[in-house]
Amino acid sequence: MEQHFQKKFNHLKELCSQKGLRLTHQRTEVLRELASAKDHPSAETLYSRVKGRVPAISLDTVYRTLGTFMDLGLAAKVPVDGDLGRFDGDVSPHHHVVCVCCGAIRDFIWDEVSCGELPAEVTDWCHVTDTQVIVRGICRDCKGSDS
Amino acid sequence: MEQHFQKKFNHLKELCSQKGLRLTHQRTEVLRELASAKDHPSAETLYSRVKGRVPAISLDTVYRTLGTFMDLGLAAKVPVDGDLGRFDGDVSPHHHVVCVCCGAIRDFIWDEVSCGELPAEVTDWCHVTDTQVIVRGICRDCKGSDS
DNA sequence: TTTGTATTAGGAATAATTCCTAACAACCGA
DNA sequence: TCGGTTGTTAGGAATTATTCCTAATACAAA
Repeated sequence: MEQHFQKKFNHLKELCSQKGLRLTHQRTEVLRELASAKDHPSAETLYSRVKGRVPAISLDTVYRTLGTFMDLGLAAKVPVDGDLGRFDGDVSPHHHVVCVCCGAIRDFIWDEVSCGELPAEVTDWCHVTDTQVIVRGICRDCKGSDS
Repeated sequence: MEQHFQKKFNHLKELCSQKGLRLTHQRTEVLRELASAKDHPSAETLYSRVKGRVPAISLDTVYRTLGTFMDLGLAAKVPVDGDLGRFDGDVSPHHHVVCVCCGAIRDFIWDEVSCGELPAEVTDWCHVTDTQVIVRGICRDCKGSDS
């Protein structure tokens, strides 16, 4: 996963020089945390993690950086509702399952969907940029400890 | 669509008496507006529409009522991000396309997905309650008037 | 280095949603 | 029909995720 970061870092470096953006310490460290995270962290969660490496970083910077990454195509927001937005450093096509009880999010692949063709009524109406399945349910951990 | 409301109204009536909830004017009118809406309105939008019939209704009541409807299975929140939550009075299985530019949302059916089986890694991890596809893109109207 | 300018920290501002409480109105039974 | 009980509402205050503002900072090109 370190090499995973390296790849993303090189991508960020390239995009920054292309777009006249600066490769700051904050951007690098937010990218590092996001690339190694497997739990689709919120901005707040990412903030507390990055603080370990960049103690003076502000929450606003984390939000701003995530926004920049989304513009650059390096990150995505997971379309689940909840108080906090959840972010994903993996922008390759995949789907999400979310536990409506604890908020845990897991990735999954579903080839039949990914490779299937959208109905014409969709592609007629708009130029599609992203297609994903959202599954909601109650995970095993929450199922056991029902309140 | 009036008969559509009638069906939902009867359902609401039944659920209310089952759960000891009261069939208030506000609940009835919010349901009527939601049942006839085809644009997946926000709470704010619904509020201004219902005001035509119930001038004194408060925004809080609309939010509270939508929450109640979701608990009762009469409404659902569309999992798209944006400043305002978007609500759907149609709880039958279907998918959504959203224009990331203007926020328009359209329903669609995709039988291959609806009838397909989720990968085991998903059903092993949680008890699934809802599966839907979210398509994001730019609609024709926005494509034309690009800024 | 030096300099120009994008970026940041930190706190203030914004805004969607929820909370609080007194007044209200369904619904039950008489 | 008429009260009484109690769930519900209106309205404004409170909460909180996210964004805005501005002086200070630090990339990166020369």
